Amino acid sequence: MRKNLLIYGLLLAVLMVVLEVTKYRFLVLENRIEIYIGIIAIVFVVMGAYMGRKLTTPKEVIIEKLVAVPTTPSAPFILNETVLDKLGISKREHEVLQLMAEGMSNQEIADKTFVSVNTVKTHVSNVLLKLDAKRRTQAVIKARELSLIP
Amino acid sequence: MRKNLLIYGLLLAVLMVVLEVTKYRFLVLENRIEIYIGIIAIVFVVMGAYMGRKLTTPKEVIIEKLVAVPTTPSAPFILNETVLDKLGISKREHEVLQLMAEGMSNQEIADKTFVSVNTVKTHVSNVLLKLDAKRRTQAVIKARELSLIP
DNA sequence: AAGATACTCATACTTTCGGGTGATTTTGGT
DNA sequence: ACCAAAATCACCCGAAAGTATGAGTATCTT
Repeated sequence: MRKNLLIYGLLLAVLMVVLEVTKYRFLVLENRIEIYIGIIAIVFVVMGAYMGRKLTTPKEVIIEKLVAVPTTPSAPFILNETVLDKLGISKREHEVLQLMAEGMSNQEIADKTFVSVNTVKTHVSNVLLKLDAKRRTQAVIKARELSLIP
Repeated sequence: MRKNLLIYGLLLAVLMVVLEVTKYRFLVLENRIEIYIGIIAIVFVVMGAYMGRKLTTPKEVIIEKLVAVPTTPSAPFILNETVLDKLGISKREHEVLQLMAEGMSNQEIADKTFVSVNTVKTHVSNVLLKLDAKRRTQAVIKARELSLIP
């Protein structure tokens, strides 16, 4: 962001210099300063538009769209990473998800991953949210359908 | 959208007229055209930023919701009844086990089978015992391994 | 008819899960 | 160097799950 502002400032400066150098020629042109203004206007409108895009965050109206995810049963398991990061599931969350799928309790997962139960709970909660599941059992089913776990 | 463009065009025109009318005074100012450019630049950067927002910001952000769709029909499930009665799992228990495997809660199972939650709990407990599982998630895994459920 | 088995339900108690919130630290990318 | 995301942990609370025990009903077998 800050870098962008710098670039814009620089551009502005360069443009000014160019104009300064060439202004006499322009002025000779029967004082048709409108052309001059027009060029500057266009340049800065474009620049501003780009800045506007970069600097502002859109207010979202969420509309859900269903997308089919093909699954191949009993084939050698291939993690669907596309789905994984489409759902925004992190490495740790995915790891916890796998252990969940193996029937482990939060405590057991905590022991195996060397973190506290609270941390595991947080991960589990996130996974449930991201998989839109009410229970861990549901989460496991959905995860398997989406090829996130074997 | 189109209305906005009109307004901007109009603004641009007005600005040009204003500048045209006042340009001589500006030019008299020791040819300090940089100030002139600066003002135009600022005006159009702001204008462009606003336009950029209005014209390019989508009002709707489509979020894709993933749905699993099996491409290959899974192998037909064959219940292993030998194991089933070797473990002494009754019909009702088996039924509950299946619903458990579908990610249902005890309450949901109770509703679906028209019995009380307490009854379901009893069945679940029995299943856990007979499958030697600590949790329902484990029970489901073991049951699947033993071909008791699909 | 008696006995075994399955099914049903309840009550009481403990453990595990899951939601919500907030805070700190680590890490990866610019 | 800085920002954003990820990871870590804690505490509370309520809901769900699981354990234990007892008990009534139905069904089927011998």
